[in-house]
Amino acid sequence: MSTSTQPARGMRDFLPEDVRRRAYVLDVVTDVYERYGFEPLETPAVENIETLLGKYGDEGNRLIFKILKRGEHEQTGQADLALRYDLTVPLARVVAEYRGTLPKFFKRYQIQPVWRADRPARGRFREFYQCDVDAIGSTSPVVEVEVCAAVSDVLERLGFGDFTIRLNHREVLRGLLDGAGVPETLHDTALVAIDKLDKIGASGVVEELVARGVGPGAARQALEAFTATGDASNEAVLARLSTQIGSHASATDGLHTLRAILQLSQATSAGPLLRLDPSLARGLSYYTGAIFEVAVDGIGSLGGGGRYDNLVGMFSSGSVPACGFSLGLERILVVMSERGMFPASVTRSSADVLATVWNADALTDTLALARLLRAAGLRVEVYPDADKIGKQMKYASSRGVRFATIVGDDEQAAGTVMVKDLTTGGQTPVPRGEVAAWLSRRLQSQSA
RNA sequence: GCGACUGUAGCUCAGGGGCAGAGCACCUGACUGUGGCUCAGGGGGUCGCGGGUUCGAGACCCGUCAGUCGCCCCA
Repeated sequence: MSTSTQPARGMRDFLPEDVRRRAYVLDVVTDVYERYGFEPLETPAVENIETLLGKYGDEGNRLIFKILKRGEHEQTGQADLALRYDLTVPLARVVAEYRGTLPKFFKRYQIQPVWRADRPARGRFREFYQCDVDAIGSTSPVVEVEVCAAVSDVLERLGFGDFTIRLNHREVLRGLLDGAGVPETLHDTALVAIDKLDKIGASGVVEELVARGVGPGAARQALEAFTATGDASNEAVLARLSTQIGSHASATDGLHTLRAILQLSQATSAGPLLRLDPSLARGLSYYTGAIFEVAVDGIGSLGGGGRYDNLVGMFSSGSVPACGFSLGLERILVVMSERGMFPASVTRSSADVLATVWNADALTDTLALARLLRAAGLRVEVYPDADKIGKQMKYASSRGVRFATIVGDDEQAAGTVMVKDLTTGGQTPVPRGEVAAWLSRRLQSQSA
């Protein structure tokens, strides 16, 4: 079997039903984001490669889709452009470029595809959409809270009832690692191991830490600092972290921030959903403060985010505070499909009515009838050939269209349209002037 | 990037050296003004690709590409 018609590896075609599902979710996402005062932004699919390199850590550099130099440089294998890897770095570039003209607090949402040269897996692709919200220009924990609240609203509107937002802070993590005696050069690699706690267990994390160069004693101590024992309430975790951190200055600041976020969030939809989780690390290296990840029970991450106060500064002088959240559209769609969470209106058929064509001479009349119905807001598909009526009915049935119109010799003479309801099999002659209203009424009563 | 498994009709898969198959889907008819159900018939294949072994390869061997699942990493 030829494989040449398959899309490129990790890429997907979206057939009509797929597009409807995606559009439904994106409608909800944009509506919620707009309500929080975020404005839309779009950036190019392609960035200069220097814009992206060094922003995502070593693993990130490897996964960037690079575009080779064109023309005479083609043979060198050198890349000067790359496909967008996420939406956060392009945002930082935009902020640096248009700093003078953007509002003091620039709140933007961005829903576009990103590309990663990763190995495709279930719910994971090389081209996928992210739905980002970010707020630039404020260090206030209000930003963290609003961003989490927006994400909570989105998931609730989509019908998710069993998700939590895990919350942690990069400086608290560093403080805990310092306290355990893990050298600073090993912090990043240690966090990757600790992030796997719920996957490989406590002993697995210790093994992994040692494998990554952390001394056995420090590894054990670090694990102890991160492992939640006993009371897992936010209050209890805060208290425990406070004693573990002691007088560590930056970690104490981080803890204050976490406390503020938890307190402020009580006034928002995110309040009951935030769970302080010391083992949350997150991969991207540009986070500097609070970090969060939204997870559905038994499924895993639907998205994440955090504060990155130094990223914009990598494109211009001076630091510009920033914080945001990114929802993974594909993960959301996978879970919603598995759970049958789409409303019937999303999976409905392409048309309300199929206008059958009696014979070649009736084509004009069929088109005129379709126009009449469309003007009334109905979705009408015209059968293009004068096939046998049975064949046209079969087509209507296979397309899931509810009504079919037939204008044969008898109807033509009587000035009526025969309307067949495919769901019941019954049919009714309706005066031509009343067909549109008649059909609209039936369709409305059904969908209501 | 590393390891394991799988590539045969549009889809799901059987066949493991001797004529290329089944179910579903599709098309035609039974049904000259009507879909679903039933019955009868029909079309459809570079057996992923390249090489090798053999009188003979879909099957065995080597390579390659693609897919799936772990590892790694991530949304």
